[in-house]
Amino acid sequence: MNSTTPAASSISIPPSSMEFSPPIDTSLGLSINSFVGHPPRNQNHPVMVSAEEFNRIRSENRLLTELVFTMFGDMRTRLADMQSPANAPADVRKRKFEDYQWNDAIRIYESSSSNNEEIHQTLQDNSRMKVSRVYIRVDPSDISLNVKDGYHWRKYGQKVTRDNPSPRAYFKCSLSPSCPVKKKVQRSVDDPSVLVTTYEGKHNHHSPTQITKTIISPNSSSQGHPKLVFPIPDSRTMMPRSPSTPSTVVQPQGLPTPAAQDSSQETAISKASDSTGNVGGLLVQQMASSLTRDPIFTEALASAISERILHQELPESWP
DNA sequence: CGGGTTTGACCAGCGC
DNA sequence: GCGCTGGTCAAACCCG
Repeated sequence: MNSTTPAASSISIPPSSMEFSPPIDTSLGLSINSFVGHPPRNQNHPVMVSAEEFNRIRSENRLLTELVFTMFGDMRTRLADMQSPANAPADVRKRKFEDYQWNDAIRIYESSSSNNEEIHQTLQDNSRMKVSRVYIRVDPSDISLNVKDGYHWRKYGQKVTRDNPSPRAYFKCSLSPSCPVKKKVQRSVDDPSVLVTTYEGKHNHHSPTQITKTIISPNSSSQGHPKLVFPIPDSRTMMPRSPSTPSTVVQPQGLPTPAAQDSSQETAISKASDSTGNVGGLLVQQMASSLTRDPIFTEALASAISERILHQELPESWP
């Protein structure tokens, strides 16, 4: 954001609106780091921005709003589950235990074919993890279950599962005969345009591409800001339903990232999900408390809501 | 011909 | 024990 750049057609917006103008690195993805870190700013003077910049900000606000709404809905659902586990069906209770072992972060990437490298790199960054999940938005007309992540896979099975009409494909890494890594690919039951890929195990060989590009790095974006890293117990329901949503959500497990290490909020919340697996309510409380204590976040949320109200696109889940 | 895919069969775990 | 489900195997098949 360059507020000093003269523009032929400029729009004057108050500083409060600028709260929701996080730096964007379109090559790397959506950034919401303005939630956790802001430079000092002048509260008393409006900032001049170009119409193009204003539209960009507004577009980003929509994305952020989708994310916030979806996160809120997910947290509320899970909180309700944890408060009344007896009401949950048996399969849900079983699944919840598995899900709450996900002590990790969510990363959101921009939609582009080039993000295959990002998926690959992120998986490499988190090579010590046992399981990671990757959500990839694909062309809905593409019926294949191929996920290009830099490795070579041999399909060894396909199964239709009970809770999803889409078949689940099973793959083994074929780059090395002894490589134990497997992956499962299945379309999301909520959004068939999203492929849910689950990786299990660790490659015992080098990757075929050896991509050196650092994706999750405080200095990796063009404007020197880290990517969003949000700790949540489970992101399966985190996919916003809007077509404008980012296409890929990588959900690695366990290993802290440089961006995460830079975030005091990330650290604080991560402590809520310790190795004992006592994640549930404490994590939700800490997340909610951490967010609501942050005036930047609340102001940004208010801005996003007002933006949404202006467009009368409140999601159904909004209370 | 070699490697990958398809698909029905088989197995193990789990709940009733 | 039985049925259901997810995961894996392996023979048949396909393709470059």
